[in-house]
Amino acid sequence: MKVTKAQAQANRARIVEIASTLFRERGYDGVGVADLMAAAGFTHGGFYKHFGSKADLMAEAAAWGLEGTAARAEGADLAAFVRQYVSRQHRDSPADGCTMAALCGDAARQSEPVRVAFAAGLESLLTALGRGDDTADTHLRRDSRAARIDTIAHAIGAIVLSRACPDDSPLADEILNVCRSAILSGSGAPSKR
Amino acid sequence: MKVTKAQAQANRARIVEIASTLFRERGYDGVGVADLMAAAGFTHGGFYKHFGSKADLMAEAAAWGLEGTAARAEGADLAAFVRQYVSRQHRDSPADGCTMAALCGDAARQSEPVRVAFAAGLESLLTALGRGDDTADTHLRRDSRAARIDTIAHAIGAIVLSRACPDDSPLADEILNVCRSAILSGSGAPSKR
DNA sequence: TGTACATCAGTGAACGCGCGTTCACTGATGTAC
DNA sequence: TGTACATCAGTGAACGCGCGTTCACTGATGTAC
Repeated sequence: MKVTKAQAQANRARIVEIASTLFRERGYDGVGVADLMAAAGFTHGGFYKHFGSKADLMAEAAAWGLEGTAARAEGADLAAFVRQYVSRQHRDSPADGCTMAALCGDAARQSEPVRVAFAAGLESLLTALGRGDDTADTHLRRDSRAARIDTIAHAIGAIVLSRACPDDSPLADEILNVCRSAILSGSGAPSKR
Repeated sequence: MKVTKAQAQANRARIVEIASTLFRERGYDGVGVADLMAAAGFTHGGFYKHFGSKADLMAEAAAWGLEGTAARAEGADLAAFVRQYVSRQHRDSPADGCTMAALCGDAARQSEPVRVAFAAGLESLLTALGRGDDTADTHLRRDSRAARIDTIAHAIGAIVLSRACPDDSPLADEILNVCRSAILSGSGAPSKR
């Protein structure tokens, strides 16, 4: 039928956004091109007018999702970030949660562009979380970057491990509680601000 | 052709072992029944003489792999465990590494039996690592369990996040180094022994 | 111990199905005059 | 501003392919006599 240039651009953005959500929920292999396009309200054939391949979209959707996490963390307090990240709510709704937590494991087996997007996304998150850190002391700042990396990895480990347990498993909640306490009382938070 | 009962049993065990390795390397969706059987030296048809479905094998292979990790950690010092776990060597060879680190993300989207196997495997690992803890004080022991859970989640987070980065990315190594130091100097290790 | 028969691990062709991708087509949009 | 034509986002049938699973078959093993 064709459609306004602006409409086509909006449709493309919509596909990336929905892909990002569905991938987080079901994994890269759990979402087909046809599924995806249907969820966006289109038929599958038009997909290749926007993207070269499913793999291309995967990289783009990862970048988009990770930017979102970084944007939401912009200038946030590291402790506040951890409290909402290492929570039952986040664990139980991967579809609107962190792309890293949901797709790290999948990403490890994907093509270079996807992994590049993950590394870039992590850097963005580190920068966003560091924006609250206004000390001018270079040495302290470098320590702070390490603390942020450590905290993010720790928080991701908690979510990923908790999600691997059966639904309503006491162990799943125990992991979350133990890790949240440990991160908040540990070396990660105090070294900031 | 038929084969000795003992031989059939050995063949079955071989399939589980190879499945565990291949799944860790390529993920559950990355390994087909035919791939698997060929790697074990059989044709695909015989698969269903041993297992009800691919999903059944997935659960069994997960249990087998996780038992292996627990067995290797039996009575080990938590710090020693962390040093070999949060290493480039472990990160770069998922096929013979920890099943949890390799398949946590996949497990979250699999059937209940797989997730039950993961939870049971984590409990085994906690017990195995706790065997070195010979204090009789219940309160300290409970803290110790929490410390072990926290350390495992932290270590898994480090590996999983590092694996999501491009090969030879400085960030991938930075994650490993930062997390290893943090875990070894943090609250996890000292609270033990 | 020797013979006859049932068992069943392993074979390989075949199944239905869903996947990613291609393609001829449609028709509103955008452009040239 | 109005007309003629090119463009191209979106459609839906079709493609080859690999997947998990089934099935009739084979023949050595295990068992009953």
